Amino acid sequence: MSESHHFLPVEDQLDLITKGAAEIIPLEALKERLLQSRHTGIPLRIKAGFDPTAPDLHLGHTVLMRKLRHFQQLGHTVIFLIGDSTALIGDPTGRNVTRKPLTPAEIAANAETYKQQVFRILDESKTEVRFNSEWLDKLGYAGMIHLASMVTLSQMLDRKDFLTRFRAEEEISMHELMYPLAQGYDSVALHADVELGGTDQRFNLLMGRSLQRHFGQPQQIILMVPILEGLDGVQKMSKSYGNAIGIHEPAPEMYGKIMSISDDLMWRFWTLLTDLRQSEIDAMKSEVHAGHLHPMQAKKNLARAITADFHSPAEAEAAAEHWTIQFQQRGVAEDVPAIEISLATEGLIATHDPVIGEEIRIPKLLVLAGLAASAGEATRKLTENAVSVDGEKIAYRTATRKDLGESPILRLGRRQVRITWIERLPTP
RNA sequence: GCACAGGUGGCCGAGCGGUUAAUGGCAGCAGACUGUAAAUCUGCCACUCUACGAGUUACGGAGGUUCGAAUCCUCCCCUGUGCACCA
Repeated sequence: MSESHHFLPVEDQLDLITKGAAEIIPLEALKERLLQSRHTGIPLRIKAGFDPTAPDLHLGHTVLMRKLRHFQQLGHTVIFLIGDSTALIGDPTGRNVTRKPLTPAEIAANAETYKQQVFRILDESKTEVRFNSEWLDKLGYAGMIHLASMVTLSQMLDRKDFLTRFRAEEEISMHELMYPLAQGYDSVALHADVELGGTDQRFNLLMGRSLQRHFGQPQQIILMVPILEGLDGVQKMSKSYGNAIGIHEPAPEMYGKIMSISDDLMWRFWTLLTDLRQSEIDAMKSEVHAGHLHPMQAKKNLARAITADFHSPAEAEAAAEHWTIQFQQRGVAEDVPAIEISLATEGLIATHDPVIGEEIRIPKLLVLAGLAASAGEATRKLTENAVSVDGEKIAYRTATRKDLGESPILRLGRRQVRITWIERLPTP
């Protein structure tokens, strides 16, 4: 194999690279650099940085990972940069005004977890893992000042987040302004050809280009991937918004969450979370529009595909069946989560009638089962006709143990649990 | 440091001495409807209890005035702006 055929033709590479990409700046430069690397046989250096602050990856993160994998598949070098030093700042998001710094021990632990999760998607042997403390720590005071001299305050205020907070008269700490600089300097230190990031990273990514120019380097190309919306379809997927699907979630849960997204969002998921070609997705979409394919079926296929990706086809299949029974047919699923409830729990038993036995307080039981946050809420749900035992709606507040049975299935809304009674602990 | 404007339930935001856990919006939960959803409509949305009733906490923190305060006063903490400081 000759060197010039080491890489696919540029157009072929672009086909994969641009799929699902929100924006590439500048696209022409990318073409040129791909061409150049094909001639020289030297792979491009693809950089992506990560804060070791969120060790629990969700599907939103995997959009970027997937794109990195595409570059790997094309033979380029992916640099997985762990921002252990920038984590001391925490990228200012505006939502969290300032993040509290993590301890070095926490950062190290998070970074390790991060690596383990990431290599479910990326090819470890083709990935260069780096930490930015490697060069940021060496920068020193003089280095920081030198860096800071390259950017003006009004340039910083070009960043929408800073400007918004500035105008809204919210606080902006000095150290937050250092974050874009540090991230940009990472690109200098790594001689990055391409940097990947979410569209929310635009400013920081551009900073890399700007600083590289100051340092006399070729400017990196920026590839931005869209920010994936969460389950609500509006806000970005984020653990702190509670609208995320974690890659470690059990198959049934992952499947169910995907089924709960809106039809519109489904198409974005298809594009960003599967390896199907865009042309195939478009074809499927027109089939749905034409009425040949039921949207729910399309969504089931999606849920199964993604679930299989992070678990196994068999587990995805089981999750699909489970979902159909539980939600579509409102039935009792096979593997309802079970919970043990001790009859000795304070306040659970209302009365002890010698004839009918223990009378159990339902609101208390719902709280213990994790279906309600408080007894007050549970009581309200009872009056809302939202509670059922073994498929029968109930509205009364107490029930005898005999009425409930040995292992009743308690349901509030879409969630259900199986109760197993535990006798009171033997009294000493 | 000084002055001014602010700190209200998960978030935003009314209320500025007197029914009422506190208008409204968003988010959330449940019911109906559906194709699981989404959209729409309806209800709920501080906690506890021996529940169509009772009690306990709540409006940055601590005191105070008052029959009665989220609403008035004092001190403290926090945020923003201006001035000053520093250049």
